[in-house]
Amino acid sequence: MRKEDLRIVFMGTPEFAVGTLKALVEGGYNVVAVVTQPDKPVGRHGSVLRSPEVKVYAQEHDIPVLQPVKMKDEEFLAELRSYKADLQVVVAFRMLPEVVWAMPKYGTFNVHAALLPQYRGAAPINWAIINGETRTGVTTFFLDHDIDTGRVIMQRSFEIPLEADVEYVYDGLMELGAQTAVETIERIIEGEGSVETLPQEEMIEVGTELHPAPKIFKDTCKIDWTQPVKRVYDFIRGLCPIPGSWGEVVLPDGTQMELKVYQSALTERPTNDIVAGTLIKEKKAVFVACSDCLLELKTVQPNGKKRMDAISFANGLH
RNA sequence: CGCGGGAUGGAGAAGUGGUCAACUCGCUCGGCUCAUAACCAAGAGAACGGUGGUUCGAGUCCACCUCCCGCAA
Repeated sequence: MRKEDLRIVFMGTPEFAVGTLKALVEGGYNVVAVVTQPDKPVGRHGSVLRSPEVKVYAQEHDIPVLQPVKMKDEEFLAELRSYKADLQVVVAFRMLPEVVWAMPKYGTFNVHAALLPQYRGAAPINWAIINGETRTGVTTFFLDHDIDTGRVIMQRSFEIPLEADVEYVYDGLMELGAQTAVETIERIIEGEGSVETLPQEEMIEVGTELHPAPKIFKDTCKIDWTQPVKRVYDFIRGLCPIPGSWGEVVLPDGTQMELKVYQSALTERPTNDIVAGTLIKEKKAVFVACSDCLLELKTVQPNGKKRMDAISFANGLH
């Protein structure tokens, strides 16, 4: 089989998915249609619609775009069938009903930004960093009934440096995910539709804990200063820059305020009984006490203000 | 009409009707010092987002506008 003969339908929404879609298009694969989320209202007054990044890219390359509201909608399913896909590739999309993933003869595989079975769920990159992992990766697997549980085709690992935030890992995994997706398709083509897979149950080492990666909400992003400084640090970078973490800090004058924290730095300076969450201002640095050591703040954002460096923020305290 | 918060010297930020503007940082100049991102001294720099209104008088009250930020999506 030649790759031109393999009809692919791509499914995905955000920029992360564009990485793979782009690799397929530029790699000469036959992407016959793209499925993405409907346009969503954006902006502060609710009238402007924004197209998903995947849609924008697809339109620029004259690929038909489908934006179903309901994946089980008959009209949508009929249209999807009309593209006669041999294979569906899913990246950062949503849960699919069996009627969709079972449609192509070679099946549907997903590119997930973690080393499954670890970090199953919507926010694998964030959670891996929050938990202080030094390694994560991407996995391609065939979809089945549950979220991120299918048989694994390929896996590639990726280092997470100590200072890395979500942006860094996101970019790295987008690239790695794209390569892995292409290689996965290569294998499927070489095998004329059949590839070797490994069930995830066989990949779970006895005694290891499985970390989930559920969707993140505002409440999830609240900083707990009573944790050790390393955990707070990982938490902050695991949510930076999107969606951003926030915490309540106690200012030198005793008042309390909410503060978003984007970048911080570890220190080994002991807290010395200062109450966790207390902000400490020095000439050239700002710290917040955690349970064991001080965390240095680098980039913060007070309510209603723009993001600023911590020194500037401290200059305004009086 | 989705909800809410803002707009003051280069940066942060006080100040809610009557010394046209505090403070922190930065900047310039001088000093101290082997030296310094440290310290001391002096100085420059703001008609307070825009327009109109209320008032004897507005950064400070009202209206509209512009822009920014958070939530929600």
